[in-house]
Amino acid sequence: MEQSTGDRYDFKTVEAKWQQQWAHTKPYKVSSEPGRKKYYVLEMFPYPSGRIHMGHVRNYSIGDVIARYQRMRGYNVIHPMGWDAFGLPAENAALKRGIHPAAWTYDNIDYMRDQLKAMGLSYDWDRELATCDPQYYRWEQLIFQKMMEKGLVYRKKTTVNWCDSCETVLAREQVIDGCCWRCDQQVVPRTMHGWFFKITAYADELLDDLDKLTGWPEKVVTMQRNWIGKSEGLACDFPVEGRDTGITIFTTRPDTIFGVTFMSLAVEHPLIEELIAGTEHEQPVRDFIAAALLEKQRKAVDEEPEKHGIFTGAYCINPFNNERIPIFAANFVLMEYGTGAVMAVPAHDQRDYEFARKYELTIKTVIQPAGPETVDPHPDEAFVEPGVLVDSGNFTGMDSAAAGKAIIEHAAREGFGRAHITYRLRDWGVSRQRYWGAPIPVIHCDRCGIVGVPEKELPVVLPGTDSPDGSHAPLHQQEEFIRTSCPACGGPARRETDTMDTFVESSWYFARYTSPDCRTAPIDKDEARYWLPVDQYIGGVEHAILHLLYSRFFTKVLRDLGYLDIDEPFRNLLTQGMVIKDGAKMSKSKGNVVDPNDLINKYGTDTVRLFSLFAAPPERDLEWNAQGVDGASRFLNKVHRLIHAHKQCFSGNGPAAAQLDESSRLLHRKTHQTISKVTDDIESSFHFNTAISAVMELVNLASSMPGENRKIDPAIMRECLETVILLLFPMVPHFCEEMWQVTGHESTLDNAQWPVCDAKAVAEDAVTVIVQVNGKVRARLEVPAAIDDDELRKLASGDERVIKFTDGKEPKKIIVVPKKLVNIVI
RNA sequence: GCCCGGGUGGCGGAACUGGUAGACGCAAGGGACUUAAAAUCCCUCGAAGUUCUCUUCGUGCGAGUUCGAUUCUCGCCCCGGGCACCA
Repeated sequence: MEQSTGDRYDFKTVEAKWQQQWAHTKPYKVSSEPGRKKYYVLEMFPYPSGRIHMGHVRNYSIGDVIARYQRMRGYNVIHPMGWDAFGLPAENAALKRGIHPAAWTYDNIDYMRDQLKAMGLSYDWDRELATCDPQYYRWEQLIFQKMMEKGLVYRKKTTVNWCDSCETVLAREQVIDGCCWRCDQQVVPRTMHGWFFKITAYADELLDDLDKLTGWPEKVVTMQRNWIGKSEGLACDFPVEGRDTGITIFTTRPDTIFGVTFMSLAVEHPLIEELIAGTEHEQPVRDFIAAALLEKQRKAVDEEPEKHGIFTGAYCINPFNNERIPIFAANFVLMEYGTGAVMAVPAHDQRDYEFARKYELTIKTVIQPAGPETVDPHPDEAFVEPGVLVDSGNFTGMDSAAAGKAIIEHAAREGFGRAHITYRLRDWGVSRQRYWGAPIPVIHCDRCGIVGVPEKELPVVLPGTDSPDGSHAPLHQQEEFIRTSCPACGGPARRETDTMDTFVESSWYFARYTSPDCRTAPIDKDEARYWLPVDQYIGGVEHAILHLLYSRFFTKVLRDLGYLDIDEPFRNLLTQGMVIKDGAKMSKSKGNVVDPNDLINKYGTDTVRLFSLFAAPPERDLEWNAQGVDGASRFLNKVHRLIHAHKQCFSGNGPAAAQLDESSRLLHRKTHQTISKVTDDIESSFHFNTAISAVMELVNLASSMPGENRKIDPAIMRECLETVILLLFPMVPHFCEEMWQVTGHESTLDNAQWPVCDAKAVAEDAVTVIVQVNGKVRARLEVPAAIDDDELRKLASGDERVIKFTDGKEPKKIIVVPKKLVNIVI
């Protein structure tokens, strides 16, 4: 029979015990309390793929520390969790295993919810939501309607990025290196109708408000700025010779407009067909376009195709100097950016330069570097810097900046051009041809056109979800669903069959968490006003553009629709690094996956949480190390032993002796230094790794303190151990609750206050001063902390180890850093 | 190519605004306890030299600024991430 000595911490019993208690007493359930300061902690909600992985463990451990810490700081903390539940894997699973996507999803949610509960995360589970719940997406459908009324939604026929394997359209952001972000299949262009959100209407605000995001990593802000890609310049019309039409171009370099020697059109440019029809160029140009389109489609991931072009036979006129400009079709001009037409200035643009060289076109210099005149008759690259204009009519002699302005003004006055702003950002295509998504709440009527489903008829429920064998075919194959009557005229009509991009759901879930059961509106305004914005958002950097940009957009839209009062959803953003093993991201294909379940069963969740926090600062990648987990486990056991060894000091609660012995003073000081260090590490940078190190140091000191016969003052030991428990509580909550109880405390730590550092206790009475000779460390002096510089200087130069190196020479200079260092220069 | 990160012991990582490089942990080696193992405790642990106490070198490489540089400046090398014909 095993003889329990009580020195081994029984995590299984303890963790189960506290999780049960939390399920009962719901200490993390919160409600708004106007007048009380709030704190909103949010981790990016998971897709219910089946089971949690190490990335989740890390993400939620970080979030839980912050939530528990802020509670101890007195904040009313909201910390919700839910499920990003629509999406393709559910449909794939349905195909593969014959389970309905809804059943698959809800089963996964049940399983993963248990896993999260087994981690002891302090969520307010009463706020849990799943985006595939009609009670969630009905409000999304309402928002869609309201956006439609505001003109922020439209339908258009465009060339879209199509993924054959997912059988759906992808947004531009979802195409990575020409492949689908989800399945890595090559995407292909396809022309179809689709619904779009006018995110470009908010381009300027999305850009300008980036400056407000001072709590975001600079990297993410930069990525968003580049994504929006605002450029200012001139839009200018070049009339086509002998025709009634013109070509509009956009340029950021109006100062080079006198250097235009040809025009390049995107191969998709609609004007080309008109220009070549019936001419000798018709066939060759058509062939060229066909080849270019094919090449574009096949384009390998990072190869930059060679620049080709072909003359269309047509000319246009530069309105500034009436020069005749040949028009080319070129494979490097993007139809999707600007106007699909580029004025080519080979002297001052590298691409145009290469093109001109290849086809032996004129290169006309119109910008010279400022300063002493330089002549470069045959440059081998374009001069792309700003400079001084030459050979540019009335604008000759002006500098680039001034000339740019003057040229735009001139064009505007003459009526053939205007100042213009172009964005790289494009509208957000939200149509998906998939089953498992929120239906777009629209009806097509032959007589009335497109009609929104009336508010009282929402939600448009996804058909087939009421029974396990309901059809989960894409909606365009579900005739029963499609057939309906027009809400306007009552005549026969057809429902829209596209569902929404799942990024729509995740663009506003953080707001719904503030009032997840609201039956009258997407968001209860009072609740939102109290809780929003999110104070700390935590997730992977892979969402730096997609999810975070869409959420910012939605926040502004919801504000303009009157649902929210905020401009930005996330005040502070922490992007955590990946969990890697053997130098590579954990993935099934690499076979280096560590299953959190196994670890939690073996070590307990507190140990796993502790290690994931200790092994690296959150923003960095975390290298998983099984032996490191042993270390974390060992540490908790050490604390457990230490507390049991000193249990008697909790029996009284008398004050410390007025005159403390040396060891007690040392421990008291270290205790308060640790409070200060841990608080600072969490507050300033979430560097839990160094916070944990600091607590380890304190524990090491306490364990090494003299035993039975020469006891530490019990009040001081009690203070130390209570501090250890309090400081560790946000990271290892089950363990700490148990220790708190074992040491005789009646209340739980959920109501505990974060310890406060006593500045008086922290002050050292002796300091170590470094003595250097010529910058090299030669001695260390233990001196009273109150020592002044003169005395220090004297002490240092008199030290025998120093004299050995000064060699009797007179010092040139003595540098004294008070209470820290003396450097004697000879 | 451009824009961000990052290169520190065998490993993960510390080092506040320039001031003891390597905290804390892991691994390794030695020892104690034990019939034995586990657990625990103690010692060593950047390199070389060494009179065992020190000395020299050492934070990707090369310069520079400084009394003093992991930290600041310039130039390069390597690794990771993002963007990439944006007119």
